[in-house]
Amino acid sequence: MTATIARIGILEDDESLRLYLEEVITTTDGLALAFSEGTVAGARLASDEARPDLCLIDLKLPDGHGLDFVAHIKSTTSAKCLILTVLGDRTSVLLALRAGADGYLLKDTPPDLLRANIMRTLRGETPISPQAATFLLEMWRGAEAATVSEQSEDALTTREVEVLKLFSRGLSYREAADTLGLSQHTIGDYVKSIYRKLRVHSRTEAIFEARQVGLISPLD
Amino acid sequence: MTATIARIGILEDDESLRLYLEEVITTTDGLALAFSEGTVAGARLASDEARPDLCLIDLKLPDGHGLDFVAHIKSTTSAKCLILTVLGDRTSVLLALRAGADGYLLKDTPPDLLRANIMRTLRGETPISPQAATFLLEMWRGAEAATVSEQSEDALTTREVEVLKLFSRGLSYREAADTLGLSQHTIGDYVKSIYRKLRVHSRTEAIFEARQVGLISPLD
DNA sequence: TAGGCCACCCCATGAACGTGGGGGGTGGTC
DNA sequence: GACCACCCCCCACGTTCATGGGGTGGCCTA
Repeated sequence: MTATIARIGILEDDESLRLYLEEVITTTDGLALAFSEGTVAGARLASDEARPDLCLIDLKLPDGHGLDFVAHIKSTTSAKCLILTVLGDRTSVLLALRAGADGYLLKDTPPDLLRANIMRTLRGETPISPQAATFLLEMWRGAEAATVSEQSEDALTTREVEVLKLFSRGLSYREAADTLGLSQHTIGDYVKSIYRKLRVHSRTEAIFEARQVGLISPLD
Repeated sequence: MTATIARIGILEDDESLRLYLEEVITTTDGLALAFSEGTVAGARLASDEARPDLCLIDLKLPDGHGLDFVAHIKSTTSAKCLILTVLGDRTSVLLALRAGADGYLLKDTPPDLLRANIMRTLRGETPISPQAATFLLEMWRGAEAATVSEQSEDALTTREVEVLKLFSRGLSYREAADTLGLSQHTIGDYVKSIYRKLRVHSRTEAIFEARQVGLISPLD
């Protein structure tokens, strides 16, 4: 952020792609090349020197994994990390984002879009390729879907889930009872049952547990 | 999926934008216009007839909210829903995705990208504008950072947030106190402060509120 | 140096919650 | 008809929570 020129680092082992990326960077206004390496080790050293504002990072490298470099970057600088890879599988995507990546693009991203996404990342947005976003979204809404299902035998009844959802929205016994048109005692009964099935002893535990299992989802 | 031609429905109240969208659809190979409406009610009727494969949906409509239509689509057909709106705020994005939207694009999306994203959605991918993806990602991995700043004046202190997170994981006063190496009384003090700032009167309310605002995130 | 915000500690009281019991009623299955 | 699962109601007891007070010491900024 020294000036209006953002310094970009590249970590990509494929020779031709690396050259191509360099080309894109150097021919774009507002971007400058900070470093360009083909190995994790090299990039690590280079980034300590060059202090990039953003790094384009491949995942599969000869001497390690791109995420190792992401971790290094994130722990030593405030630079952005944009994953640029052929690996479009669920695990790669999720791991990368979890590791702190600021965006995840597949290598077939056209040059224009690449430029645009670099700019966006620098502005604090989060470019994610549609394919990758699918996984993210999956995880977020109904993680239960992916994770198969399994889980303990005692599933909550619809009524119990209803009560739990009300609780998770902050309602009290009294309020939940009114909302469902029940007596407080009945709410209490459901609570007992819920706690027993979930093996917990308080509403926050129950909510936490239910959320973990995907019984209720965020915002519920 | 009848042939290789995908039937597209449009729900958009802005006259000129609607015409523009129609234009894009009809001039694209592989796409055909199923219907084009400016109201939720109209779209509902039209979609029952026209059986679209994918719908472009605006959120703010004269007679209701685009999400109502999403719900209708999702419950009656297997058509994809692509949100196309000017509303780029966190709540809109999350609600839309939660409602079942298959993608979320802002209206400033250029025509080429729009075409591409329609195709992608049809293929089962999830196009999400970088801006929107930011929220999604935030929600997912707890990085409540970014989001600019703004927000109400009474921000929670780090300690208060810590306590709140422990609560959200189901801990009691006692347990939270032990975890943080504090006395129960101190926990109680933070609780008071938290409730005051968040204007709530119970821990589940506080957790709910904090989650809404993005103070704490799912998984926390 | 006073005034503010923060972290931390303590006490007390009433309301809300958790959990043990006791009943009802429907609707299904062996 | 006996046996479940689910839905609903009630009582009572002990615990936890919510909320009002009362403090201390540190740091920072006016």
